Amino acid sequence: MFRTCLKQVPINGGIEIRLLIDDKEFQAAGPAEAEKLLKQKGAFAIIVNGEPKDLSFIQSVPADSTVQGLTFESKEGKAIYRHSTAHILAHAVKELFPDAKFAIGPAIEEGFYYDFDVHQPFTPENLEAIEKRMLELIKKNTPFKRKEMSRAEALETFFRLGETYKVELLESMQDETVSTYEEGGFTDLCRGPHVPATGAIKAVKLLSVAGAYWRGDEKRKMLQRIYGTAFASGKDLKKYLELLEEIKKRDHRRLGRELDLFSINEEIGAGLILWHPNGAIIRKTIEDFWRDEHMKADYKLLYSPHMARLDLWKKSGHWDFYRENMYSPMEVEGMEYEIKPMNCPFHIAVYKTGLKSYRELPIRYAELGTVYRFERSGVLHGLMRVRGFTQDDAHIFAREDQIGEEIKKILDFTLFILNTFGFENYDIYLSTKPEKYVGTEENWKISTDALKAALDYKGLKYEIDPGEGVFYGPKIDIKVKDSLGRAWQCSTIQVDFNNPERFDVTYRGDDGKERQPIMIHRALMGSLERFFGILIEHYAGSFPLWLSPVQVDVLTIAERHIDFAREVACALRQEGVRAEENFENEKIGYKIRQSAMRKVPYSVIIGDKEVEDGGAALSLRKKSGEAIGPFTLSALIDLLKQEIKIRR
RNA sequence: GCCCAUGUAGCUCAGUCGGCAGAGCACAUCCUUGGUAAGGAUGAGGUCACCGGUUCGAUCCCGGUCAUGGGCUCCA
Repeated sequence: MFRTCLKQVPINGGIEIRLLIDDKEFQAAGPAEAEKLLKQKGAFAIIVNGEPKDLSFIQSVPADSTVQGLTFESKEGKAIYRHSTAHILAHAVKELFPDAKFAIGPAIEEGFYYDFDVHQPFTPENLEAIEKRMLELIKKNTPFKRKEMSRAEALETFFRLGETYKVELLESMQDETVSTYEEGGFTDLCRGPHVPATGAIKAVKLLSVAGAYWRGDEKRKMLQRIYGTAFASGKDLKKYLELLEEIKKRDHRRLGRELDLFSINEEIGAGLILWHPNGAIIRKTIEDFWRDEHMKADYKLLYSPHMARLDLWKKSGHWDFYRENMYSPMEVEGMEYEIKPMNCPFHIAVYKTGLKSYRELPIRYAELGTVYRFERSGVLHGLMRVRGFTQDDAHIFAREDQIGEEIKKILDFTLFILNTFGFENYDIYLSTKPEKYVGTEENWKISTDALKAALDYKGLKYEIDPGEGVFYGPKIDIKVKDSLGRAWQCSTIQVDFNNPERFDVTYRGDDGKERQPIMIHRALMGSLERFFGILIEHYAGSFPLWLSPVQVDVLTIAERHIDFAREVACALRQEGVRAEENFENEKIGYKIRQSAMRKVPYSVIIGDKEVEDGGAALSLRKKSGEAIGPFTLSALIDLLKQEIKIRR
């Protein structure tokens, strides 16, 4: 991380500037020298008193201001750099497509985009041409010039240019004064700041083109959005493009096919998953682990049906608040039934089958419950966004005085489960009251505070997500960071004081009176389908031993080794190790390659040597190619069982 | 749902400017019995997503449907 700090200190009537660069001090005799130094250090913009400004603003920095130089290393610097690149993109488009109208072109997390209104959608060839023109504009190194004007003046200017989108933007603005930036004859409405000149941009790549609604509103015009990215050096850009390649290689849809894990079948329907044997065994392993741990944590397991009467969903409020994600009801003997989008009403029904005492609480019901939700066809995506999926759901009924403790337990439990799957970094969000909600203000406050308190107690860092809570209560969401650093939303912990009320859920208090428990909904992995997809990408299909569909391949050198090899494979299977046989009429090198391609963690090779000594000295070949051993058969079994047990 | 692109063998992809469709891998059979990431030969496999139109003739051109992919949150 590189940052430059400088402070103006008036001395002897003149101005001397003190530069702090990486905690080292530099002296500058005036703004001109300061600017030079900043440029030398790679700064292309500054922050003055917290406000981002053009580098040239250094000339007019008021005395006693704190000034920070921005380079590509900082988040703000990246955004400015890429925003400038977006303007160069717009300029290039203007030159090649003079009729194009300009919408917006912000920097985004990994790059930038610009939305255009053009008669013909851009083609990949167009993109190449535009990128080429951008490089030419960069080479010219023309300066970005800032100009300030009244909003009325800007409105007139852009109206005259026929820039209807800019006019609309200006109309929706409050500011009296606005700014434009001009570079090489191309002017764009922009708050800035920008890099000093186009030549500051060292590496650009246009990535894709897609449709995007004006202002994200599907009722408005579909514009053409060009995505691109920019980096401080060609080397960094190359690294980023390699990361994109790596992401492509890990794509769970591709690995799912290659490793024969799952498929989606057009005839069956979009967004519905077929788990193949290799995927199913992974799911079984995950489910077994999940159930065992829930039993240890004093949860009770449930099973519930896939559909229920529509009245139930009306009572639960789902029909009012969640209908757009539910399928149309089906008629059964004149009564309407609905395929379930959630499991909660069933768990409540189980709770209500008997009178509950305060002594019994908290009651924790857990279910791997399969639900169906309507997702628009355009948003479906492999295992990540589907229409039928299994939630690792649980509902906890607790007394008010137990909520804090219970949330802490859930947090611990969640992190333990996620950790087991190799996720060690998380982004945690606390979502507060949304626009559409039920329940009282007071209830919302109590439960939001309880969630907050639990997070603080655990010392977990989190961000507040205002208005993102569910209609029935606030929630904690946990996003896991995968091995490529990407964040995936999995776990959710939601407080609910709505359903107990609606369903009249009660328990008998210590004073003999009826009281209402508070319900907590929670899912750790979220959806098994999606979690599986995340795991595939996280491990790049190379699962740890405990999850691997095939744990050991037993390979033979020649036909005469088959009988003994079969004994070895059987012995492994008897001990619960997933061992497969490859006795094909192929050379050993070929069989090893087959195992490696299928990402089987271990191979055992059986030849004359092994048959002769009766398996007293077996070597294991790891999928990396490394050989370990020799082991006796029983030592090998112990080794594998141990590694499976520790889930590594 | 909307915009754009794509849909050819199990997989990855050629190809036909309209004339009965091709490769590599995978699969099958045979030869080879080979010690740590691809031995050889032969063969089978396709209603060119589906429906309709134009045409003497459509996998190719046109229209529709379905599916898949990129996006539709990041505010001058």
